[in-house]
Amino acid sequence: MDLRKQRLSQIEELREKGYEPYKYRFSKDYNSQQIKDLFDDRIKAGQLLEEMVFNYAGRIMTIRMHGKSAFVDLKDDFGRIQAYVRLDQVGEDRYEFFKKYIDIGDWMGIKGYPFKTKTGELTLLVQELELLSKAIRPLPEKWHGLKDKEIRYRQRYVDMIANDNVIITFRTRFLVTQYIREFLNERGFLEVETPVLQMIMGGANAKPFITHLNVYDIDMYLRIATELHLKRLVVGGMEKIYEIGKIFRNEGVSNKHNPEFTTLELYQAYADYNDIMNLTEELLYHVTTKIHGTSKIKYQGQELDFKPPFRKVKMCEFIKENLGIDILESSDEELKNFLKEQGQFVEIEDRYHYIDKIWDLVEDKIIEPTFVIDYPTEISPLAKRKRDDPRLTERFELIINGTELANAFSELNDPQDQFERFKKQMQLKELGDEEAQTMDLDFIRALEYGLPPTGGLGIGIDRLCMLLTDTPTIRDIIPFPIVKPMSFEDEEALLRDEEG
RNA sequence: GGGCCAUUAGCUCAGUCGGUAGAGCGGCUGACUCUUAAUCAGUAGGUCGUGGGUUCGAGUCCCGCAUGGCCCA
Repeated sequence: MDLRKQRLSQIEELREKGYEPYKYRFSKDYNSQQIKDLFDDRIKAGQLLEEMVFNYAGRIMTIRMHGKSAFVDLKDDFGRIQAYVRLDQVGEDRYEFFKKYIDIGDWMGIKGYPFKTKTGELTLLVQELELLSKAIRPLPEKWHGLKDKEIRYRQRYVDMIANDNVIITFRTRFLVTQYIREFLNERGFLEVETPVLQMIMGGANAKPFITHLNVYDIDMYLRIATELHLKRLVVGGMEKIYEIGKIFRNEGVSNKHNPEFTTLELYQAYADYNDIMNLTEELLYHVTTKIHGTSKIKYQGQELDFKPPFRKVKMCEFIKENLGIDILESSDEELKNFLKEQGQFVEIEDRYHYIDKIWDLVEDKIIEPTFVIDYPTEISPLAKRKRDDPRLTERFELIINGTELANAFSELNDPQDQFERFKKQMQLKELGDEEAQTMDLDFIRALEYGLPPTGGLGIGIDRLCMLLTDTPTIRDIIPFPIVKPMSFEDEEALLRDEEG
């Protein structure tokens, strides 16, 4: 790694001359987007705006040397701005300093006038320049960027530097949660936090991560959902609440799954699932139009429209139409035989898994945003029974592009019914279902104090962001996705590298 | 878990029939005051992922392992 040694000796030289290559601060006046917004329309090609001088800073992406002048592209989190460094503008000493000690990858701060080149590109004519931070590792190739997916995920910071779209995608991702908060706060919801470390895992059917609490010498779980604690807060009297946070499921890694991911869960007292459907439509419409300026988006070539109202289909009817089987009227035996005919098998022999598997066969037929409503009670252990049919629950999932984006129900607030549902889940656990829910007696006790009629909603934030940024894999929307650890030998090789 | 593919310079990639390694970018030296994949001249840079095997000889063929990707369950 020659380049690293060269840069290290540059740092040494600079310090000998009394110049600190890692600065403490810089007063940046505008970001690259603001500069474009301010001046793009005001300046003509070849024109200089002498009454304006201001500070800008960013990372040097390219340097085009022309002897006594140079063009430099400075990248910040909104884009790139070109700067023009000229000997006759910065003086001989500074120009020599620039040539000798400033390289691609470094952070540089400048003071300059906005102008437009002959070719019409908005540029800053540099008057003063400072090296803000020295980079001592080489950047990936400027034209092709960084393609190696292993490096892209393991060293995301390099990916972000090399591929301009990455930072844009992450900006959008974090804007999505900002707009969700904006929308909910405006409607009187309060953002709350519930424990990540839990004694009893609940609120979903999933395998947990287990950790250990030394002080009580007990195992604890990382939460697989925020549901049961949020409902306890509603029991306690908080009527409109939400939580945006990480949950953890010890399951596979795929294009749609990362072991830790982000969800929004919200609860609204006195609401039923119809109210929550309306809220969901409005929320998604709000976020989509905020991000894209329109409710219509394109995802992997597929046109999707988030304009309410979304299509509604009844879960059992949809299955009947597509597969010809009435899951409500079929016995366990008939469901099992049907799956067998389809070439499908389930590990756990139970109605819950039969229905779950049958639903899997048709889920990907739904493309445009669609509320699938009224799920069977067996597969909805936390949802309230439908008011005119106890075999069903008042539950919906929002399916988009064949994938579950949201899950919601009129919350089950009858403690006796909830107790029976938990008992059924415990039976599944005894059959070997590791993902079955656990009896949570404290939650039952909470319900016995009275949960008001309540509507609840959960949204997978990562999947929503995938849709809104046209990203095909979840790893590209999570800044630091799970990767396998490096081998001891590889780590060692890297360490030797550091010493060189 | 199964199948297929990939791993060569810091990065993006070539490498023919098995005969001791190539380009572009980046780096370094030099020229150049409106370029934008700047241009021009020169130059340095490699344990070919890893461990075995076949062979007189392996980046290339065979087997194992690691990591990644794609598809399937």
